[in-house]
Amino acid sequence: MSIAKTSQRRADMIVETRAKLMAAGRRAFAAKGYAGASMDDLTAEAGLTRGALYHHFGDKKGLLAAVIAEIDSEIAARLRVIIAQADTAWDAFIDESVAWIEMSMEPEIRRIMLLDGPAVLGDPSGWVGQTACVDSTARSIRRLIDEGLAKPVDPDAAARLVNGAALSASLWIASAEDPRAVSARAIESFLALASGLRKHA
Amino acid sequence: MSIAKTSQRRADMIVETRAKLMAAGRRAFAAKGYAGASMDDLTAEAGLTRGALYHHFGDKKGLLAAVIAEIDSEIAARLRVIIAQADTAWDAFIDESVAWIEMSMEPEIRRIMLLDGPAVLGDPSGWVGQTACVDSTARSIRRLIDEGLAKPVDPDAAARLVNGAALSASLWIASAEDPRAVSARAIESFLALASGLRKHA
DNA sequence: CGCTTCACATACGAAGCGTATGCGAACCAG
DNA sequence: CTGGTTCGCATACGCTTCGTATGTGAAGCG
Repeated sequence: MSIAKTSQRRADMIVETRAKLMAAGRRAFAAKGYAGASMDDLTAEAGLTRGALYHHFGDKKGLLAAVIAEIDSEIAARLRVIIAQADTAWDAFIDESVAWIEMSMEPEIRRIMLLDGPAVLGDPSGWVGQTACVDSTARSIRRLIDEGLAKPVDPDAAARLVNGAALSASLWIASAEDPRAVSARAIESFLALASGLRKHA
Repeated sequence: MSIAKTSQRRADMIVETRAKLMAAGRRAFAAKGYAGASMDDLTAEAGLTRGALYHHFGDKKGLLAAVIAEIDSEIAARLRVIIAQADTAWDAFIDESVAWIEMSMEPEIRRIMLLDGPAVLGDPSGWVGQTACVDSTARSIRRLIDEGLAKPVDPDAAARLVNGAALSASLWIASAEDPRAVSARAIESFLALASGLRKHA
Protein backbone atom coordinates (compact mmCIF):
# COMPACT_ATOMS: atom_id res chain seq x y z
CA MET A 1 0.00 0.00 0.00
CA SER A 2 2.28 2.69 1.36
CA ILE A 3 1.94 5.62 -0.95
CA ALA A 4 -0.12 3.70 -3.43
CA LYS A 5 -3.33 5.47 -4.43
CA THR A 6 -2.50 8.70 -2.67
CA SER A 7 -4.23 10.32 -5.57
CA GLN A 8 -7.91 9.62 -5.56
CA ARG A 9 -9.51 8.10 -8.56
CA ARG A 10 -11.15 10.28 -11.14
CA ALA A 11 -14.64 9.25 -10.10
CA ASP A 12 -13.94 10.00 -6.47
CA MET A 13 -12.84 13.51 -7.26
CA ILE A 14 -15.94 14.06 -9.29
CA VAL A 15 -18.33 13.08 -6.55
CA GLU A 16 -16.34 15.20 -4.15
CA THR A 17 -16.62 18.20 -6.44
CA ARG A 18 -20.34 17.65 -6.85
CA ALA A 19 -20.74 17.32 -3.12
CA LYS A 20 -18.84 20.54 -2.47
CA LEU A 21 -20.93 22.42 -4.98
CA MET A 22 -24.18 21.07 -3.60
CA ALA A 23 -23.18 21.87 -0.04
CA ALA A 24 -22.26 25.42 -1.02
CA GLY A 25 -25.50 25.67 -2.97
CA ARG A 26 -27.57 24.54 -0.01
CA ARG A 27 -25.94 27.10 2.23
CA ALA A 28 -26.29 29.94 -0.27
CA PHE A 29 -29.87 29.13 -1.29
CA ALA A 30 -30.94 28.72 2.31
CA ALA A 31 -29.29 31.93 3.41
CA LYS A 32 -30.06 34.28 0.52
CA GLY A 33 -32.74 32.52 -1.47
CA TYR A 34 -32.37 31.28 -5.00
CA ALA A 35 -32.48 34.66 -6.71
CA GLY A 36 -30.16 36.28 -4.20
CA ALA A 37 -27.49 33.62 -4.39
CA SER A 38 -24.66 34.43 -6.79
CA MET A 39 -23.10 31.52 -8.60
CA ASP A 40 -19.72 33.23 -8.57
CA ASP A 41 -19.91 33.55 -4.82
CA LEU A 42 -21.09 30.07 -4.01
CA THR A 43 -18.65 28.35 -6.32
CA ALA A 44 -15.80 30.43 -4.89
CA GLU A 45 -16.88 29.39 -1.42
CA ALA A 46 -16.52 25.81 -2.57
CA GLY A 47 -13.03 26.59 -3.90
CA LEU A 48 -14.17 26.29 -7.52
CA THR A 49 -15.52 28.42 -10.34
CA ARG A 50 -18.74 28.62 -12.31
CA GLY A 51 -17.13 26.41 -14.92
CA ALA A 52 -17.40 23.41 -12.62
CA LEU A 53 -20.99 24.18 -11.80
CA TYR A 54 -22.09 24.45 -15.41
CA HIS A 55 -20.19 21.30 -16.25
CA HIS A 56 -21.96 19.22 -13.61
CA PHE A 57 -25.39 20.76 -13.31
CA GLY A 58 -26.02 22.51 -16.61
CA ASP A 59 -27.30 25.72 -15.12
CA LYS A 60 -28.42 27.37 -11.92
CA LYS A 61 -31.77 25.61 -11.95
CA GLY A 62 -29.95 22.30 -12.31
CA LEU A 63 -28.08 22.89 -9.08
CA LEU A 64 -31.30 23.80 -7.32
CA ALA A 65 -32.97 20.65 -8.58
CA ALA A 66 -30.08 18.54 -7.34
CA VAL A 67 -30.13 20.22 -3.95
CA ILE A 68 -33.87 19.71 -3.66
CA ALA A 69 -33.57 16.05 -4.59
CA GLU A 70 -30.98 15.63 -1.87
CA ILE A 71 -33.06 17.36 0.77
CA ASP A 72 -36.08 15.38 -0.31
CA SER A 73 -34.35 12.06 0.16
CA GLU A 74 -33.18 13.14 3.60
CA ILE A 75 -36.74 14.01 4.51
CA ALA A 76 -37.92 10.65 3.25
CA ALA A 77 -35.38 8.88 5.44
CA ARG A 78 -36.46 10.83 8.51
CA LEU A 79 -40.10 10.06 7.82
CA ARG A 80 -39.36 6.36 7.48
CA VAL A 81 -37.91 6.35 10.97
CA ILE A 82 -40.98 8.10 12.38
CA ILE A 83 -43.32 5.65 10.72
CA ALA A 84 -41.38 2.62 11.86
CA GLN A 85 -41.65 3.74 15.47
CA ALA A 86 -45.42 4.07 15.47
CA ASP A 87 -47.63 1.40 17.01
CA THR A 88 -50.60 1.54 14.66
CA ALA A 89 -51.15 2.56 11.08
CA TRP A 90 -53.21 5.50 12.21
CA ASP A 91 -50.51 6.65 14.60
CA ALA A 92 -47.97 6.34 11.83
CA PHE A 93 -50.05 8.58 9.63
CA ILE A 94 -50.53 11.20 12.31
CA ASP A 95 -46.95 11.12 13.56
CA GLU A 96 -45.65 11.41 10.05
CA SER A 97 -47.85 14.39 9.30
CA VAL A 98 -46.93 16.20 12.48
CA ALA A 99 -43.27 15.51 11.81
CA TRP A 100 -43.70 16.99 8.37
CA ILE A 101 -45.28 20.10 9.84
CA GLU A 102 -42.30 20.49 12.12
CA MET A 103 -39.75 19.77 9.43
CA SER A 104 -41.15 22.35 7.08
CA MET A 105 -40.41 24.94 9.71
CA GLU A 106 -36.70 24.33 9.31
CA PRO A 107 -35.28 27.32 7.43
CA GLU A 108 -33.44 25.28 4.83
CA ILE A 109 -36.45 23.17 3.90
CA ARG A 110 -38.77 26.12 4.05
CA ARG A 111 -36.72 28.46 1.90
CA ILE A 112 -35.40 26.00 -0.67
CA MET A 113 -38.09 23.36 -1.05
CA LEU A 114 -41.24 25.24 -0.18
CA LEU A 115 -40.66 28.79 -1.36
CA ASP A 116 -38.04 28.85 -4.12
CA GLY A 117 -38.48 25.33 -5.43
CA PRO A 118 -42.01 25.69 -6.76
CA ALA A 119 -41.34 29.17 -8.13
CA VAL A 120 -38.24 28.19 -10.07
CA LEU A 121 -38.92 24.59 -11.03
CA GLY A 122 -42.68 24.79 -11.38
CA ASP A 123 -44.99 23.28 -8.84
CA PRO A 124 -43.89 20.13 -7.11
CA SER A 125 -46.33 17.85 -8.89
CA GLY A 126 -43.93 17.79 -11.78
CA TRP A 127 -40.85 16.84 -9.81
CA VAL A 128 -41.08 13.19 -10.67
CA GLY A 129 -39.76 11.07 -7.85
CA GLN A 130 -38.73 14.11 -5.91
CA THR A 131 -41.73 14.27 -3.67
CA ALA A 132 -40.84 11.74 -1.05
CA CYS A 133 -43.01 13.31 1.57
CA VAL A 134 -46.16 13.17 -0.50
CA ASP A 135 -45.37 9.64 -1.60
CA SER A 136 -44.85 8.61 1.96
CA THR A 137 -48.14 10.12 3.05
CA ALA A 138 -49.91 8.41 0.18
CA ARG A 139 -48.50 5.06 1.26
CA SER A 140 -49.68 5.64 4.82
CA ILE A 141 -53.16 6.50 3.66
CA ARG A 142 -53.30 3.51 1.36
CA ARG A 143 -52.39 1.34 4.30
CA LEU A 144 -55.15 2.87 6.39
CA ILE A 145 -57.69 2.19 3.68
CA ASP A 146 -56.48 -1.39 3.29
CA GLU A 147 -56.88 -1.94 7.00
CA GLY A 148 -60.37 -0.47 6.88
CA LEU A 149 -59.43 2.44 9.11
CA ALA A 150 -59.93 5.20 6.58
CA LYS A 151 -62.64 6.12 4.13
CA PRO A 152 -61.97 4.83 0.60
CA VAL A 153 -60.75 8.13 -0.81
CA ASP A 154 -58.09 8.44 -3.47
CA PRO A 155 -54.81 8.04 -1.57
CA ASP A 156 -52.82 10.33 -3.82
CA ALA A 157 -55.39 13.08 -3.69
CA ALA A 158 -55.73 12.82 0.07
CA ALA A 159 -51.97 12.80 0.49
CA ARG A 160 -51.64 16.02 -1.48
CA LEU A 161 -54.32 17.67 0.61
CA VAL A 162 -52.83 16.53 3.87
CA ASN A 163 -49.35 17.64 2.88
CA GLY A 164 -50.62 20.95 1.64
CA ALA A 165 -52.45 21.56 4.88
CA ALA A 166 -49.36 20.69 6.86
CA LEU A 167 -47.19 22.86 4.68
CA SER A 168 -49.45 25.84 5.01
CA ALA A 169 -49.55 25.34 8.75
CA SER A 170 -45.79 25.35 9.04
CA LEU A 171 -45.33 28.44 6.93
CA TRP A 172 -47.79 30.13 9.24
CA ILE A 173 -46.11 28.84 12.37
CA ALA A 174 -42.65 29.80 11.21
CA SER A 175 -43.61 33.41 10.71
CA ALA A 176 -45.54 33.71 13.96
CA GLU A 177 -44.26 35.65 16.92
CA ASP A 178 -44.84 32.73 19.29
CA PRO A 179 -44.19 29.57 17.26
CA ARG A 180 -44.74 27.19 20.18
CA ALA A 181 -48.25 28.38 20.95
CA VAL A 182 -49.25 28.70 17.32
CA SER A 183 -47.84 25.27 16.61
CA ALA A 184 -50.02 23.70 19.25
CA ARG A 185 -53.15 25.29 17.80
CA ALA A 186 -52.20 24.24 14.29
CA ILE A 187 -51.64 20.65 15.30
CA GLU A 188 -54.92 20.55 17.19
CA SER A 189 -56.73 21.76 14.09
CA PHE A 190 -54.82 19.32 11.97
CA LEU A 191 -55.92 16.40 14.12
CA ALA A 192 -59.51 17.53 13.76
CA LEU A 193 -59.19 17.71 9.99
CA ALA A 194 -57.41 14.40 9.75
CA SER A 195 -60.17 12.71 11.70
CA GLY A 196 -62.34 13.40 8.70
CA LEU A 197 -60.52 10.62 6.93
CA ARG A 198 -61.43 7.99 9.54
CA LYS A 199 -63.97 5.42 8.58
CA HIS A 200 -67.08 5.89 10.71
CA ALA A 201 -65.93 8.10 13.52
CA MET B 1 -68.39 70.88 -23.07
CA SER B 2 -66.95 70.77 -26.56
CA ILE B 3 -63.24 70.50 -26.15
CA ALA B 4 -63.30 71.35 -22.47
CA LYS B 5 -61.34 68.99 -20.26
CA THR B 6 -59.72 67.19 -23.12
CA SER B 7 -56.72 67.09 -20.83
CA GLN B 8 -57.31 65.00 -17.75
CA ARG B 9 -56.41 66.24 -14.32
CA ARG B 10 -53.04 65.39 -12.79
CA ALA B 11 -54.45 62.91 -10.31
CA ASP B 12 -56.42 61.16 -13.00
CA MET B 13 -53.35 60.70 -15.11
CA ILE B 14 -51.50 59.26 -12.15
CA VAL B 15 -54.08 56.59 -11.42
CA GLU B 16 -54.21 55.81 -15.11
CA THR B 17 -50.44 55.41 -15.24
CA ARG B 18 -50.50 53.16 -12.20
CA ALA B 19 -53.31 51.13 -13.70
CA LYS B 20 -51.45 50.70 -16.98
CA LEU B 21 -48.31 49.58 -15.19
CA MET B 22 -50.19 47.14 -13.01
CA ALA B 23 -52.06 45.70 -15.97
CA ALA B 24 -48.83 45.23 -17.90
CA GLY B 25 -47.23 43.75 -14.79
CA ARG B 26 -50.04 41.24 -14.36
CA ARG B 27 -49.75 40.13 -17.94
CA ALA B 28 -45.96 39.87 -17.85
CA PHE B 29 -45.77 38.14 -14.47
CA ALA B 30 -48.52 35.70 -15.41
CA ALA B 31 -46.96 34.90 -18.77
CA LYS B 32 -43.26 34.73 -17.93
CA GLY B 33 -43.10 34.57 -14.16
CA TYR B 34 -41.61 37.22 -11.92
CA ALA B 35 -37.98 36.46 -12.67
CA GLY B 36 -38.55 36.15 -16.40
CA ALA B 37 -40.44 39.40 -16.75
CA SER B 38 -38.26 42.30 -17.86
CA MET B 39 -39.17 45.71 -16.50
CA ASP B 40 -38.02 47.35 -19.70
CA ASP B 41 -40.37 45.17 -21.69
CA LEU B 42 -43.41 45.46 -19.50
CA THR B 43 -43.16 49.21 -19.10
CA ALA B 44 -42.69 49.61 -22.84
CA GLU B 45 -45.79 47.53 -23.39
CA ALA B 46 -47.62 50.02 -21.21
CA GLY B 47 -46.23 52.89 -23.29
CA LEU B 48 -43.94 54.01 -20.48
CA THR B 49 -40.41 53.45 -19.20
CA ARG B 50 -38.81 52.05 -16.07
CA GLY B 51 -38.68 55.57 -14.70
CA ALA B 52 -42.43 55.60 -14.17
CA LEU B 53 -42.36 52.21 -12.51
CA TYR B 54 -39.66 53.14 -10.04
CA HIS B 55 -41.41 56.41 -9.30
CA HIS B 56 -44.69 54.72 -8.39
CA PHE B 57 -43.71 51.36 -6.97
CA GLY B 58 -40.16 51.78 -5.72
CA ASP B 59 -38.82 48.59 -7.24
CA LYS B 60 -39.81 45.40 -9.00
CA LYS B 61 -41.01 43.78 -5.78
CA GLY B 62 -43.19 46.80 -5.15
CA LEU B 63 -45.01 46.24 -8.42
CA LEU B 64 -45.48 42.57 -7.61
CA ALA B 65 -46.88 43.43 -4.19
CA ALA B 66 -49.34 45.87 -5.76
CA VAL B 67 -50.43 43.33 -8.36
CA ILE B 68 -50.92 40.68 -5.69
CA ALA B 69 -52.97 43.03 -3.53
CA GLU B 70 -55.19 43.74 -6.50
CA ILE B 71 -55.69 40.07 -7.36
CA ASP B 72 -56.32 39.28 -3.73
CA SER B 73 -59.10 41.81 -3.47
CA GLU B 74 -60.67 40.42 -6.61
CA ILE B 75 -60.59 36.96 -5.12
CA ALA B 76 -62.16 38.23 -1.94
CA ALA B 77 -65.01 39.78 -3.91
CA ARG B 78 -65.64 36.56 -5.79
CA LEU B 79 -65.66 34.55 -2.58
CA ARG B 80 -68.17 36.94 -1.01
CA VAL B 81 -70.57 36.24 -3.84
CA ILE B 82 -70.20 32.49 -3.40
CA ILE B 83 -70.81 32.70 0.32
CA ALA B 84 -73.85 34.90 -0.05
CA GLN B 85 -75.47 32.38 -2.36
CA ALA B 86 -75.15 29.43 0.02
CA ASP B 87 -78.11 28.22 2.05
CA THR B 88 -76.35 27.15 5.23
CA ALA B 89 -73.15 28.10 7.01
CA TRP B 90 -71.72 24.68 6.27
CA ASP B 91 -72.56 24.97 2.59
CA ALA B 92 -70.97 28.38 2.52
CA PHE B 93 -67.78 26.95 3.95
CA ILE B 94 -67.66 24.07 1.50
CA ASP B 95 -68.65 26.12 -1.54
CA GLU B 96 -66.07 28.72 -0.70
CA SER B 97 -63.34 26.14 -0.33
CA VAL B 98 -64.21 24.40 -3.57
CA ALA B 99 -64.33 27.75 -5.33
CA TRP B 100 -60.88 28.51 -3.97
CA ILE B 101 -59.58 25.21 -5.28
CA GLU B 102 -60.90 26.06 -8.70
CA MET B 103 -59.66 29.64 -8.63
CA SER B 104 -56.14 28.64 -7.77
CA MET B 105 -56.08 26.69 -10.98
CA GLU B 106 -56.35 29.91 -12.96
CA PRO B 107 -52.89 30.56 -14.46
CA GLU B 108 -52.67 34.15 -13.29
CA ILE B 109 -53.52 33.36 -9.67
CA ARG B 110 -51.37 30.26 -9.69
CA ARG B 111 -48.25 31.80 -11.14
CA ILE B 112 -48.35 35.19 -9.44
CA MET B 113 -49.95 34.58 -6.07
CA LEU B 114 -49.10 31.00 -5.34
CA LEU B 115 -45.71 30.42 -6.91
CA ASP B 116 -43.84 33.72 -7.27
CA GLY B 117 -45.52 35.66 -4.49
CA PRO B 118 -44.27 33.57 -1.58
CA ALA B 119 -40.80 33.19 -3.09
CA VAL B 120 -40.28 36.90 -3.69
CA LEU B 121 -42.24 38.52 -0.88
CA GLY B 122 -41.77 35.86 1.78
CA ASP B 123 -44.52 33.53 2.79
CA PRO B 124 -48.05 34.86 2.71
CA SER B 125 -48.49 34.98 6.45
CA GLY B 126 -46.62 38.23 6.40
CA TRP B 127 -48.73 39.93 3.75
CA VAL B 128 -50.83 41.81 6.24
CA GLY B 129 -54.33 42.32 4.94
CA GLN B 130 -53.42 40.69 1.65
CA THR B 131 -54.75 37.31 2.45
CA ALA B 132 -58.41 37.77 1.76
CA CYS B 133 -59.00 34.12 1.04
CA VAL B 134 -57.63 32.90 4.33
CA ASP B 135 -59.48 35.62 6.19
CA SER B 136 -62.67 34.65 4.46
CA THR B 137 -62.24 31.01 5.35
CA ALA B 138 -61.52 31.92 8.94
CA ARG B 139 -64.75 33.90 9.12
CA SER B 140 -66.70 30.98 7.72
CA ILE B 141 -65.22 28.61 10.28
CA ARG B 142 -65.86 31.02 13.12
CA ARG B 143 -69.46 31.16 12.03
CA LEU B 144 -69.68 27.37 12.01
CA ILE B 145 -68.31 27.20 15.53
CA ASP B 146 -70.69 29.88 16.74
CA GLU B 147 -73.60 27.94 15.32
CA GLY B 148 -72.38 24.78 16.99
CA LEU B 149 -71.76 23.02 13.70
CA ALA B 150 -68.01 22.71 13.98
CA LYS B 151 -65.60 21.57 16.65
CA PRO B 152 -64.17 24.43 18.70
CA VAL B 153 -60.83 24.57 16.95
CA ASP B 154 -58.83 27.73 16.42
CA PRO B 155 -60.50 29.35 13.38
CA ASP B 156 -57.32 30.95 12.07
CA ALA B 157 -55.35 27.76 12.33
CA ALA B 158 -58.08 25.72 10.69
CA ALA B 159 -58.45 28.29 7.93
CA ARG B 160 -54.76 28.07 7.12
CA LEU B 161 -54.91 24.31 6.96
CA VAL B 162 -57.99 24.26 4.81
CA ASN B 163 -56.58 26.83 2.43
CA GLY B 164 -53.29 25.04 2.24
CA ALA B 165 -55.00 21.78 1.44
CA ALA B 166 -57.05 23.44 -1.25
CA LEU B 167 -54.02 25.18 -2.66
CA SER B 168 -52.01 22.01 -2.83
CA ALA B 169 -54.91 20.27 -4.50
CA SER B 170 -55.17 22.87 -7.20
CA LEU B 171 -51.47 22.90 -7.96
CA TRP B 172 -51.75 19.17 -8.38
CA ILE B 173 -54.84 19.38 -10.53
CA ALA B 174 -53.44 22.10 -12.73
CA SER B 175 -50.43 20.02 -13.68
CA ALA B 176 -52.36 16.82 -14.24
CA GLU B 177 -52.97 15.36 -17.66
CA ASP B 178 -56.71 15.02 -17.05
CA PRO B 179 -57.66 17.97 -14.80
CA ARG B 180 -61.36 17.13 -14.77
CA ALA B 181 -60.96 13.64 -13.38
CA VAL B 182 -58.25 14.62 -10.93
CA SER B 183 -60.31 17.55 -9.79
CA ALA B 184 -63.21 15.28 -8.90
CA ARG B 185 -60.99 13.01 -6.82
CA ALA B 186 -59.40 15.97 -5.08
CA ILE B 187 -62.74 17.49 -4.16
CA GLU B 188 -64.01 14.16 -2.88
CA SER B 189 -61.00 13.87 -0.62
CA PHE B 190 -61.38 17.45 0.44
CA LEU B 191 -64.95 16.85 1.53
CA ALA B 192 -63.81 13.88 3.58
CA LEU B 193 -61.11 15.93 5.27
CA ALA B 194 -63.42 18.86 5.88
CA SER B 195 -65.94 16.58 7.56
CA GLY B 196 -63.35 16.22 10.29
CA LEU B 197 -64.25 19.70 11.42
CA ARG B 198 -67.92 18.87 11.97
CA LYS B 199 -69.11 18.60 15.52
CA HIS B 200 -70.14 15.03 16.23
CA ALA B 201 -70.19 13.45 12.82
C1' DC C 1 4.66 8.05 -26.56
C1' DG C 2 1.21 10.71 -28.98
C1' DC C 3 -3.73 11.25 -29.15
C1' DT C 4 -8.11 11.70 -27.06
C1' DT C 5 -11.13 12.68 -23.27
C1' DC C 6 -12.81 15.21 -19.76
C1' DA C 7 -12.99 18.04 -15.53
C1' DC C 8 -12.59 22.50 -14.70
C1' DA C 9 -10.90 27.55 -15.43
C1' DT C 10 -10.88 31.80 -18.05
C1' DA C 11 -12.83 35.20 -21.12
C1' DC C 12 -16.52 37.44 -23.35
C1' DG C 13 -21.07 39.24 -24.49
C1' DA C 14 -25.69 40.32 -23.19
C1' DA C 15 -29.33 41.41 -20.13
C1' DG C 16 -31.36 43.31 -16.34
C1' DC C 17 -31.74 46.11 -12.10
C1' DG C 18 -31.27 50.31 -9.45
C1' DT C 19 -29.86 55.15 -9.22
C1' DA C 20 -28.64 59.60 -10.53
C1' DT C 21 -29.83 63.09 -13.46
C1' DG C 22 -32.55 65.70 -16.91
C1' DC C 23 -36.81 67.73 -18.77
C1' DG C 24 -41.26 69.64 -19.40
C1' DA C 25 -45.75 70.58 -17.85
C1' DA C 26 -48.79 71.77 -14.08
C1' DC C 27 -49.48 74.49 -9.77
C1' DC C 28 -48.35 78.95 -6.95
C1' DA C 29 -46.84 83.66 -5.41
C1' DG C 30 -46.75 88.25 -6.47
C1' DC D 1 -48.80 87.53 -16.63
C1' DT D 2 -44.32 85.71 -15.00
C1' DG D 3 -40.74 83.54 -12.55
C1' DG D 4 -40.00 79.73 -9.54
C1' DT D 5 -41.07 75.29 -7.51
C1' DT D 6 -43.02 70.72 -7.64
C1' DC D 7 -43.44 66.43 -9.58
C1' DG D 8 -44.48 62.83 -12.97
C1' DC D 9 -41.81 60.54 -15.97
C1' DA D 10 -37.75 59.74 -19.37
C1' DT D 11 -32.84 59.18 -20.28
C1' DA D 12 -28.22 57.69 -19.14
C1' DC D 13 -24.91 55.17 -16.56
C1' DG D 14 -22.63 51.58 -13.76
C1' DC D 15 -22.73 47.35 -11.60
C1' DT D 16 -23.98 42.68 -11.03
C1' DT D 17 -25.03 38.28 -12.87
C1' DC D 18 -26.01 34.70 -16.02
C1' DG D 19 -24.80 31.59 -19.98
C1' DT D 20 -21.56 30.24 -23.50
C1' DA D 21 -17.53 29.74 -26.00
C1' DT D 22 -12.96 28.71 -25.59
C1' DG D 23 -8.63 27.29 -23.35
C1' DT D 24 -5.71 24.01 -20.47
C1' DG D 25 -3.63 20.44 -18.13
C1' DA D 26 -3.89 15.92 -16.31
C1' DA D 27 -5.59 11.15 -16.60
C1' DG D 28 -6.54 7.22 -19.59
C1' DC D 29 -5.63 4.27 -23.89
C1' DG D 30 -3.61 2.23 -27.97
